[in-house]
Amino acid sequence: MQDNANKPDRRQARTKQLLYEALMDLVREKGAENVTVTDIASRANINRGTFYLHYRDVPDMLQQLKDDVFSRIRAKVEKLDIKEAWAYADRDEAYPQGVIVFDELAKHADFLRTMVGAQGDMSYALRFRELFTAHIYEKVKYVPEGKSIMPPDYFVAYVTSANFGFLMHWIESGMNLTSEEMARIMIRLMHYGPLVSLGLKEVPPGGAKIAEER
Amino acid sequence: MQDNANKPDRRQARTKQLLYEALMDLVREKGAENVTVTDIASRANINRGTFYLHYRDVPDMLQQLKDDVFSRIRAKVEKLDIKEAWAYADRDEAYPQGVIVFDELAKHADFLRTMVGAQGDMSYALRFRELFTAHIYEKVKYVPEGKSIMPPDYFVAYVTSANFGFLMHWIESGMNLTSEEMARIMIRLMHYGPLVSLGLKEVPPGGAKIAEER
DNA sequence: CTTTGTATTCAACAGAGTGTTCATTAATAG
DNA sequence: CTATTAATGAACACTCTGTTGAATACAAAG
Repeated sequence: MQDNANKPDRRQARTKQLLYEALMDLVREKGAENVTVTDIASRANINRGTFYLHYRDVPDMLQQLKDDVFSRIRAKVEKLDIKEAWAYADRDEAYPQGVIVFDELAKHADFLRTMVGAQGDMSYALRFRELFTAHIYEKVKYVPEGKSIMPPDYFVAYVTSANFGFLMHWIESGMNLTSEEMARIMIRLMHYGPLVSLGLKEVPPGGAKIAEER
Repeated sequence: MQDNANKPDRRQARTKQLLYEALMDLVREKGAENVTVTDIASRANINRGTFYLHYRDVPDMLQQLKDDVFSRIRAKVEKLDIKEAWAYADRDEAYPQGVIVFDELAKHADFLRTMVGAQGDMSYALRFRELFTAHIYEKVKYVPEGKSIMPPDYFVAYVTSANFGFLMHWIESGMNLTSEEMARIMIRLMHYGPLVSLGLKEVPPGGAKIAEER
């Protein structure tokens, strides 16, 4: 029942592992919404009643797994220091703590691909977008007043979606760039904008800001 | 819904309308996955059996509604002519066919907010992103080789996500810009990139390309 | 090795929702 | 008005749910 942080019984660990594998299989096969407790128990060769000793129902199981992965990733994201990151961006080096974040994402590649992909959960994806927005793109909010033809909230949506789409593509396409490459490209995208990142424009000597604003 | 088809019996139309209203209510209340046929029939004051005269099950009903809205919007999107649009962009006018697209989106505001929002369906959202990508952002694929530090598919993900996030924000925030404003801003974003759109850079006399590349 | 605690199993249960059928009632179009 | 078709109500077998109580299997500690 309750978590004995000290010693998880072998049987519990085994059961949880089997339930997890069965769930992931089934979600990939039929989509998260069509998976039943009976399915999971049967696939895992576990008594149906045993499922209820671990989780309230299927949504609860998914939620616990999502929360677990999310908090692991959040822990790494919260250690990011933007100013430090920009120092690395100027030298075109990968910011170490950034690499750690991408490593953590890669660690949960399978789970994230399933939960954030086409069969995935929109609100879970948005939760990540908000996490990154809160810790990385805060500055974006300070858009200069005046000549802009678009409201600031629209600009925030534009920029955060761009970066998040970039990240999603990495996850969905099989993570075929290393964490170092991702960290380097992403901080560059944020710091200098897409033009410099594409090599179509020189890096300004004094440094630049998001989307080449100033 | 639609009035012009040959001979939709009044009773059928009435029933479909009641089922539709009940479904939308319930999806907003409990999320699409938790709505039962019994729920819908009861909310609509319709015999449960009658539901099955119109739809196979709840997912089927949602699918039909989604397909219907999607094809209406696609019909407008397919009439877009990018070159024509850019002529309007240069004059900073709203491209009429673009306005028509946004009007069509606005027509289905409620439905889209429900289906593409946080409680929404990821694959449906991606379907729209692909539609827009295919008809609007084709050019983005032709990223100049060479100095770029990011693979082209990543750049496509970056740019299309940016524009799609912009659109989603319009839908989710209550569509508080007119179709004309949206059409003007969006074509400008695509044509000149965010800098010019933000008024932080002058429009180049000869015209520019996506994200100020050239 | 034995004891002790507990995780898991098994069978059974009522409840809710499903999808179908059929005879009956009601509304519609012509 | 009449023939047609939609909607109703009731019943059916079915699946999945979430819970219970007694029996069993297994892990950890002495």
